[in-house]
Amino acid sequence: MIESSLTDDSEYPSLLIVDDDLVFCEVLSKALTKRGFSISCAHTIEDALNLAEASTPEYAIVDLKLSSESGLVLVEKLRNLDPGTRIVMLTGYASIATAVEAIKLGATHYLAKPVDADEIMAAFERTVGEANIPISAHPLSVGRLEWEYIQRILTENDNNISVTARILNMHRRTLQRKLAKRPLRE
Amino acid sequence: MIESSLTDDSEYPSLLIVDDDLVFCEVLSKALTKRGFSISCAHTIEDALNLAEASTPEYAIVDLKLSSESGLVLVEKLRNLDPGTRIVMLTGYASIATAVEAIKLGATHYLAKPVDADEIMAAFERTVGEANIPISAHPLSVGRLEWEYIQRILTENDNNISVTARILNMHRRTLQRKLAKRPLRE
DNA sequence: CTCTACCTGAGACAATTTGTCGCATCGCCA
DNA sequence: TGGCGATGCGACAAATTGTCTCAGGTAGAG
Repeated sequence: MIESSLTDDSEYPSLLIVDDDLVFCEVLSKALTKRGFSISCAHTIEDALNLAEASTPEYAIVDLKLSSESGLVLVEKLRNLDPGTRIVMLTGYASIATAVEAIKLGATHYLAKPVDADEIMAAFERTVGEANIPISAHPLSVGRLEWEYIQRILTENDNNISVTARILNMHRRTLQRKLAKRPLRE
Repeated sequence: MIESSLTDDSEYPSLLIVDDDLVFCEVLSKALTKRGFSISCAHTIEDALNLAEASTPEYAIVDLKLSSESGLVLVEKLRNLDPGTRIVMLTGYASIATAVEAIKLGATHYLAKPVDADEIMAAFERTVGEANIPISAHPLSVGRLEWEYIQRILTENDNNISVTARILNMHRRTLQRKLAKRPLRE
């Protein structure tokens, strides 16, 4: 689908990333550019809407938690602009309730961070029912996923091990031990 | 086929409960009868379909885990019989991945057991948009994150446990055991 | 029909990893 | 200086995994 067709203005499918985490946008942007998308980024709902109104993107990646407002309203608006837009909702604070809402509002899929670009790709392809294209890549191993997640919560909490352990509902001693090990590669 | 129960002697809205837990069916049945529904129960997908084909219910409560098959296929079929049916999916093994799938297949809502009759009622009424969903304050626990991740990979792979275990680089036996446990609450 | 190749649920037992406690240090701060 | 919370680490029991092994079940090939 990389070169699905000779579309109107661009040879690459347009993809809008909306997330208030600048670093995350940056990284994702690079990874997806490499995969053949024409990327644009926005960090607020307003910016996102302006961009979308100027030219509606074919794909969109929206973070659930955008400053004050919820990314859910953006999903709805993008959908109204163009029902054909494929939207993946992304969030670091996943919950079933918001997932249900997101899908009802028209999101194509809903993923919890951390995710990698391949998983997002897979989410776009995904259709209801079954039959997915060969899920090519190697998703992160559970160990790796855990590591990344812990690191995120840890930095969000000023590297306070005790607090992080409480939030993650795990014992401080255990967290210590996990941190002592090096991040498994793969 | 849009409407039913024209000549049916029942003046109450019909509601089909599908769950392989007999006790659960019994309890729920009583509670909902008291609330003014005309209840029928099924414990397998086949029974459920037979009942639904005989007279399509206006409401349905479907358990995700029905013996071997997934309740998801039933949701789809009920939907095909009558797109107006309001379906609530219920499960003791809730995950974002299955919630997403259920909603895409046309479920009205998705709830995690344990639930009480009032919650189910509310779920039937519910429409998109208005819900005041608190964007969860706290991140998932590592255990929960792992559960969600496993569920996701699992549904992406057609619920094939062996394949999922290989992809996740974990032993099949271990995956079996993890799946046997309920997702941790919180 | 039989054989093959997988997938699945489960029991058993050892190898590891966690859960818990306890204790000694430190940095902060009133 | 005492109270409070964070941190590193030893030790031992409790719980979880890694492995192996069986015994079905199913779908396709020959």
